[in-house]
Amino acid sequence: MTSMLRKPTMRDVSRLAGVSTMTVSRVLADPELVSEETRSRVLAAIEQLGYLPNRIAGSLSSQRTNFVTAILPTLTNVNFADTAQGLTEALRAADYQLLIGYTTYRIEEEERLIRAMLPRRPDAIVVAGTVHTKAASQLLLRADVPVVEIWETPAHPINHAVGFSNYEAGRAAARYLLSLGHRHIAAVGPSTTGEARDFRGEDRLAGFAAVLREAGIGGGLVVQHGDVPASFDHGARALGVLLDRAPDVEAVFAVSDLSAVGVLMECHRRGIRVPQDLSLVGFGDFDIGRQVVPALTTIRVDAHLIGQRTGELLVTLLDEAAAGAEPAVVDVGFSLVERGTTAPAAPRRRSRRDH
Amino acid sequence: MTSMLRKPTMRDVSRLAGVSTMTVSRVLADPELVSEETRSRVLAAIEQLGYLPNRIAGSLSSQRTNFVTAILPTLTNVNFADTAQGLTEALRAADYQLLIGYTTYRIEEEERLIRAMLPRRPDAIVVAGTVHTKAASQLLLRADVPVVEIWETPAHPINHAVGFSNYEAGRAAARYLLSLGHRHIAAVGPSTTGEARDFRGEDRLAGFAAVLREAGIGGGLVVQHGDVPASFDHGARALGVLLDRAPDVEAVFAVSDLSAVGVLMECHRRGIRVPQDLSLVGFGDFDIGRQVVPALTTIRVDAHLIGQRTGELLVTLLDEAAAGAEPAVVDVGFSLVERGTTAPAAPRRRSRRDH
DNA sequence: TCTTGTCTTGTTACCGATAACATGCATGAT
DNA sequence: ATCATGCATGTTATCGGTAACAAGACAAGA
Repeated sequence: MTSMLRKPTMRDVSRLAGVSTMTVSRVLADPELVSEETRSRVLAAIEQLGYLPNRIAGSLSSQRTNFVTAILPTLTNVNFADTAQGLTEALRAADYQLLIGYTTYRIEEEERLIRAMLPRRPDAIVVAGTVHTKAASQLLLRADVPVVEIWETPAHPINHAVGFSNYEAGRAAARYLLSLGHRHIAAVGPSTTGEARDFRGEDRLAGFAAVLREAGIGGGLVVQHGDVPASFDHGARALGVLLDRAPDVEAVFAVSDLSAVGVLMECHRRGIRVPQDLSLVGFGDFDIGRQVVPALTTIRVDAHLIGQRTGELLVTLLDEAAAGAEPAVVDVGFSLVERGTTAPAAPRRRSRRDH
Repeated sequence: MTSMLRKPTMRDVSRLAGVSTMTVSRVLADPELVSEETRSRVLAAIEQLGYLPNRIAGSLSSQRTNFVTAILPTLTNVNFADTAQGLTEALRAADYQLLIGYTTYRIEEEERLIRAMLPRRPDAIVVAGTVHTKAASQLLLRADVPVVEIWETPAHPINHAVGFSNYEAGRAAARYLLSLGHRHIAAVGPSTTGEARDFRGEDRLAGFAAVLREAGIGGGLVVQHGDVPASFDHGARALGVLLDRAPDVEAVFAVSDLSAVGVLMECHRRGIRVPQDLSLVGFGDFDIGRQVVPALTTIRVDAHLIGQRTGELLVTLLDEAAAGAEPAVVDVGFSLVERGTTAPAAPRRRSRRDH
């Protein structure tokens, strides 16, 4: 808070060093363009004055802010926090600063954020998801900067995309549970009627249900209940609802590891043995899933990698050379990690129903 | 990516509406200064052109960016994510945008971040913690904008502060375990020798140890092991180390709920009953602590509130009126939440040692 | 010697807004 | 009718850099 009369400007540095401001600018942006001797004189002046460049002015002049806007559903979900972290790391090297906004899973809020961010003139925009309001899509299309949709691999991206197929992830979960011999299979996820929506989660459940239908055992046993985002609590309560509706359920896919852990803890409380009485698959491979007992079988997605790849893509794209680059869609994939909460259907399991 | 010839500027809007740019500027910044009729003409022109103001130019001219820099240890810790979210919410109303950086618990990285952020000319700076490199402290002092240190209540803040006393939180944990009748009491936290340091956690452990020493039972049984930040894994491994050194331990305080849950899960795996064989207290009141069985006794801190209060403080401070405001230190406090992982010391416990 | 190219530095003209001050006009009090 | 007052709008001068082009000095090649 120590107040000088005025912050030193490049002008002040240039006078002290006896050069033009352009030379000072070069020392900071492209040191090798300036002779050894001049450079050290300028650096000494910078040091002496405690000069800090003003990047606002620089951005206005150069028409480049080195800002990248990232719009995510929330920060309080490790997956998205990981993505943000990966993105930051990849961009940091190229001196980009992230402008993070979060929507709490509302596309109206996403639109509001885009409107608020565009006047800051970001050099690129990253948004989670492919479902946007009409106005938001228009804004993104006309923004005249690269746009990357992440956490999905859309058939028709606005521009670029980095993610994986949530639908296929859901299908993989269903196929796996079928392969274990289960037939009474259910899924739990949050409600799809509120203002907040987890479209990626809905996609996973859709893929899951599709496989069950294809297997001829009906895909209808999907409990959608409680607010987005799914939480530990959500899982715990969803299990209650599920057991009311289908006491003989043998296997459950939860839309998120958080829900899954909630389900697991509720099973502990109710004396339902996992995996003997119930097989359980989560999604996301959260840390906690590895620590619970038994450890959670889940679908692993490398959230950090999504951020990192996105950052790398942008660094390439924003490098002047790559002016007319083709839209890219990067699929980082997913994998099913078998751990302790799933087991083959066993005849003895029937005893619970016969009881 | 649709490229117009050139983005419309305020100049274009003013021409179309037949007014000066100043009038357009007023319509956007202070609508009531402009007559009803002119205003609607200007708004129509803005609409027609799809004009988006350029805040870079605006910032340069007004010498106000409406950026607030927030430097946190990490985003992948729910507590700090909550703080960031609270901060964002409180600032959003006043149209501030957060520039988030994270240090991975390294003060050298903090210094680097401060250097990188200052040229963006934030209107205020928020940093987690009170331990900074000497250069970083200098930079903050001379930044000529409000600085808020959060997550602690320092005796000598650089400027403002919003947080609580970690030392007292540690003392509270120790007093509580003593009050239950425990005497073989230990604490676990991450190492203090690496480059990454959790100074707030260290403070808590210091307070904890101090109480034990005052009670005459030695404060030395503090296991500091593993990298910062403490994780589930950390807790699991720390318990192993602890049991090697003190098989008769009755009660454990973990610097973080993440460690605590790790300890708890490791107890499950080893067949140690909690709370019958071991009382366990965590810190942070993470969601997961409420879901594990038994639910975790912990010290609750309202991380979201820290962010919110910080945001509110800044909005007040940055409101021109409050030019020469006094440095403020806001203590949001903490509270001990008794749940299932703690129980009074019972004579039968001794059997484990006698065995 | 003249040409050409490289290296280094400077000059000029913005980038797109806003602060501060100025102006013109209608209103109502005197 | 006169003038202070307030409202609506315009004018001028930056804010602090950088792009693009220009120019001078010197070395190497013809």
